[in-house]
Amino acid sequence: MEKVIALVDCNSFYCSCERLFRPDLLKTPIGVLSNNDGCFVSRTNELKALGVKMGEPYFKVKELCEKNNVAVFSANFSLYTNISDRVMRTLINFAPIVEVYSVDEAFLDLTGIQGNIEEYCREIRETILRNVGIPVSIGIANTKTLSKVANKIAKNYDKLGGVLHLSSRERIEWSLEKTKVEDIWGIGRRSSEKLNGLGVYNAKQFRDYKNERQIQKIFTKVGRRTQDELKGKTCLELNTVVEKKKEIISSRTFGAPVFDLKSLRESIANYATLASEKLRLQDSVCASIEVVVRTNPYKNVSQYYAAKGHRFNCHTNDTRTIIKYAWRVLDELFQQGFEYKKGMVRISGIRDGDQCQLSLFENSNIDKSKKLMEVIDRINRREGPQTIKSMACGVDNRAWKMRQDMKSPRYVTGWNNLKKCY
DNA sequence: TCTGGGGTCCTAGGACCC
DNA sequence: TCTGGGGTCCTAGGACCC
Repeated sequence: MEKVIALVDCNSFYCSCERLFRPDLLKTPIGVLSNNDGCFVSRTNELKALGVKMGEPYFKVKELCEKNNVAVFSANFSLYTNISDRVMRTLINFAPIVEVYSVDEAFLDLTGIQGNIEEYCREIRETILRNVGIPVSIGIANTKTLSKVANKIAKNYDKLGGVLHLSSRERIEWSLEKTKVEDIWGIGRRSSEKLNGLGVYNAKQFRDYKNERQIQKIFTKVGRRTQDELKGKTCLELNTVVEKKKEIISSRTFGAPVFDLKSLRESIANYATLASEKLRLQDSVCASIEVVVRTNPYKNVSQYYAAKGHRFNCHTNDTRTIIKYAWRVLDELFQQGFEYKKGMVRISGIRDGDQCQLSLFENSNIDKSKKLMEVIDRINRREGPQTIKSMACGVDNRAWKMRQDMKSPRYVTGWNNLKKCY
């Protein structure tokens, strides 16, 4: 039986979440900024119409935004995660197999659903809008890549009402012709430049490009796979199990430049703490860490980038151990006289906690460590993040702490911030 | 003054082994 | 002068995604 795959994608997701609690902003252009209020990561159509691009630095268009009464928000990820859960839980009622692909997207396997698929998807769309309050677009086709194509078109052509099913040869041809190569899922900037060089500009031309060996050579098997998917051949199955992370990264741009080792150490301790919490959350241990510090590449000051790793004698997920070695590495990297702007801790060599290779000399404390980490995690879950933390993380008023000047209240995750109705 | 954060997959090349 | 062949594992870097 031919597969039927639907891609449900929330429209301007972060902005739609903000709008949910601010109905007064229904017609107002809205934008949500990345951490540190750096650049735009979500825009409503009204904001796009003003010419503000994805990833555009806020400071460059601040004046334009003020002139046009744009509602600008700092990112409020706990809110978005909560709303995302509600959307995904709604979707589960409509399909036996659902792959949650990202915070705002899910693939549904609708193979075997009786009746008119497009009508069915309109019902999904209306249910999410009514029950959760988030507008979505839905693209339907027989491969994931084609459903992505359909989704994008459903989003951009108002008269489709947010749903497009590539149910006929004509619709497929028309849609592929309308899709530029850089808008194909899996074809990024580099590849689209190369394709343009071959005289290939839209998805239809790419699908029909005959020299498969050349595609393989230039774009690797990833490119071949994308091409096959556009032809309607399934290469990418729906992935419904949540895989454990193979590496965990924790990094932030600092709110203000940092010059001294003490502040850098504090920030690195915080990132190490965050990363090890995530590691324990998935019951894993790691074999190595890497620390990176760097100056601001956009600023005209003397530049410095340094990265260095450390491999543990035996696997660990103990915050204290990870901070200790992260600091040891940092001390080697640090050079006086630079204006540091970003720090990062990366954890890798991840494996399940119960497969831990014990060291001959260090295993006597392993039970103690495990118990201590469990207690700390439990308290922090119950009483709030960082209720118990290492002194290495420092206390408040840290210069490097990120800016979030325009953050909306924790409407759904903090009792004191519940939406008030008068 | 001011430019995010967190991930995955693929390939090439080196180290090492027999 | 001449210096094999095949395999595995690991890592760095590139490209891409949201």
